[in-house]
Amino acid sequence: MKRERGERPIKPRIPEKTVTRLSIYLRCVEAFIADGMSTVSSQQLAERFGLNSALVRKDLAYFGQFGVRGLGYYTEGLKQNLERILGLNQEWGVALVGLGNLGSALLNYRGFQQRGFRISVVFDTDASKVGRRIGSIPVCHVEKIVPILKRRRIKMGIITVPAGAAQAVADQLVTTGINAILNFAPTQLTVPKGVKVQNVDLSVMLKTLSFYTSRSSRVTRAR
Amino acid sequence: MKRERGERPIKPRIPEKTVTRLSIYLRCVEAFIADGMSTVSSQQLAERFGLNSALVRKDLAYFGQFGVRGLGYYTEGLKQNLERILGLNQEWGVALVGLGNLGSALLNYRGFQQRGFRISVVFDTDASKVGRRIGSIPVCHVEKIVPILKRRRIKMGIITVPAGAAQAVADQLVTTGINAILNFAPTQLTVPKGVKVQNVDLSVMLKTLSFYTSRSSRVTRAR
DNA sequence: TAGATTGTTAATCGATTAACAATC
DNA sequence: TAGATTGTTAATCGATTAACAATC
Repeated sequence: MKRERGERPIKPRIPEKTVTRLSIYLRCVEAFIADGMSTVSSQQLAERFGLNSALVRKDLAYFGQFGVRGLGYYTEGLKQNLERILGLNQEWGVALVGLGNLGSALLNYRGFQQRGFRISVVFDTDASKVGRRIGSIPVCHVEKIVPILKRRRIKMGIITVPAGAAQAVADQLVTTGINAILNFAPTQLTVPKGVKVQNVDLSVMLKTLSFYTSRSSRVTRAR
Repeated sequence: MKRERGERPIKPRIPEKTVTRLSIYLRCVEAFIADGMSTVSSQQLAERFGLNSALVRKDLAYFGQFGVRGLGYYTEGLKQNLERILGLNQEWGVALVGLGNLGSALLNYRGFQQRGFRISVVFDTDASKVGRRIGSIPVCHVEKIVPILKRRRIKMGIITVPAGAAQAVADQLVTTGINAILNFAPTQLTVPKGVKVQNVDLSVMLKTLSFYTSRSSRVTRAR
């Protein structure tokens, strides 16, 4: 990224696919560290997922020059850089909305806590659940989302309510100034531009699998 | 798709993104049917997700000429075509491997049954779970995957075991001739070419959200 | 027939890959 | 120094969009 003296640095838009791959590189670097390697090349990183090494270098180069020519990347340094870039060097308070089967499973999911994601409040509409505590986490009524979240510094929400209720919940979360939503409801959420939504649509994924399954059965039969 | 007499029809490779969108079009068409509409245009479909109408037409045109010029698509006909294309006009037997929190949640998840996905056998290694039945669904030991699945016509598997065990489970599923795997373990599975894997990597998704959250906090602070 | 909308080709855009000078 | 590997530019590839003839 060469530029003349006095020019502003150009901030290139970072493709979402790059961000997704950063997490994967991080996981991979951690594996290399566990194997006792102190450096790793873009080629070695790429091989683990069938990616191109130039892509790995390009992805990393969006954020700085982390490598050493002729040597590769120091695993420890790369790990720390990736954690910093991904915002994993801090704790995130998370609100979970919807304490059904899926919500309960996520609440118990170790993967969250491990990476500094703390579900610190849960919301539901079911009177038999509201008012209880799960461990130290209070279960509150969905109507209280705005007042409760305004008092806390929570920037991420997880939606595990039925499709019909999801948009209303998202609207409330947005009102409280949340930045990111992980949405498990099978519906397209409409949110303002600054809010990032990740959809985990099991129903769409299953249909995609169904497509490929019926295709390969068809091919098999045809032979 | 014009071609000379006698030429073979060219089967274009269908982009995975197209397949994903088909499921979304189906959901949308169902909503339009519920609203009592008998036809729908590519423009109307596109608007619901901020897509381009040409993309909708192109996606559908991979599979045939379903539309009527000047009119649009008959909602009922399109629904049936999409269901046929996606293989949703039949039941799929599904094997679930891993009866932890997430596995249990999926087992209870209504969305599966609704679309003809029947989890008909569950596998785990935990001696306290193996041998039990959940409703009519038997819980068997993971060691029995190959003999049990060989006797049944199961073409899809869901993996909800820890990352370390996932590849071994995938290998076993592949041995039984499975076509598609929905993988919740945070690890890259290696499978033969004919097998389709959909990864649902919660850990990667959370990290992506964390990236955007910390970015927008940074931007906010900078102002 | 006039208006609308498809199916499809050509243009555009964005992401991936190849290639290579810089440099450890 | 010679070999290796980065960071980056240019070429390629694939997906999206614009445009429009075909046609209901």
